[in-house]
Amino acid sequence: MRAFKHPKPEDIELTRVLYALSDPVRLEVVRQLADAGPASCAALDGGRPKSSMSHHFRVLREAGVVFTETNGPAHMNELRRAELDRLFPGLLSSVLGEKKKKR
Amino acid sequence: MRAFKHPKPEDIELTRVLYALSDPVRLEVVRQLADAGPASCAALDGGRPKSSMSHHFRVLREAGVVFTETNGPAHMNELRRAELDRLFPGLLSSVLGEKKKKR
DNA sequence: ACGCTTGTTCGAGTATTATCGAACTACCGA
DNA sequence: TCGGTAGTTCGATAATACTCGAACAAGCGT
Repeated sequence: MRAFKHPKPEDIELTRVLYALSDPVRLEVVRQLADAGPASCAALDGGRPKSSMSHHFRVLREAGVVFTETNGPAHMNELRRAELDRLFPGLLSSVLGEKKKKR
Repeated sequence: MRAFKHPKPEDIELTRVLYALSDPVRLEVVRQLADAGPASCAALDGGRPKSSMSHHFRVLREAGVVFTETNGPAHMNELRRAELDRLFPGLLSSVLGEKKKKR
């Protein structure tokens, strides 16, 4: 259970990222990570069973959206924001609905 | 075969849009529409059978990404750019990989 | 070493999707 | 009204995904 396979930045595919973000559960997870920082899986389960969440985290991980690190018995998940912003500028911020300060 | 059901702007859901864009075939179609303007289905089939393309156009249509209009025997498809830009600012331009003039 | 916590993996059930051929519908021109 | 063109709808098949319980694994404290 030690190391996780994360795609290298150059292997991150837009369609895969979009797919990963197209699930309501996963999109919510990403939103949380975006505005509350890294979190464990359990912290974001919203009452769903561990196995379901593990599945969603895997999809996010393999799409390159999230970076998972073992931290004691828990796994901390972090949004790969910098890399995604570099690869697909503006994508995350539009998906997350961040208003660029207007008026 | 006359009228198509298109979601009203307020019924367009982000997850559905993301899903529609997460398929390589559909993403390519959207790219074409974005930089060559409205087009018939046949013009974008890339050699695939009509029924497959019809399916993809339907997904795009029902997600609110594309507007389809009957024009003689052909159907013209148009990217719902203005509405999408209003609903999800920056989404299309990032997905389409439009570089905002830098340097 | 034991137990607790946190996640992953496995398997099964269900559902959704992609793909394509064939049949059907709509529109137009001669 | 007969073709021909452009798409849609209908099946059928195969693949993929979501969900969840149950079993397994890893790490840490005692």
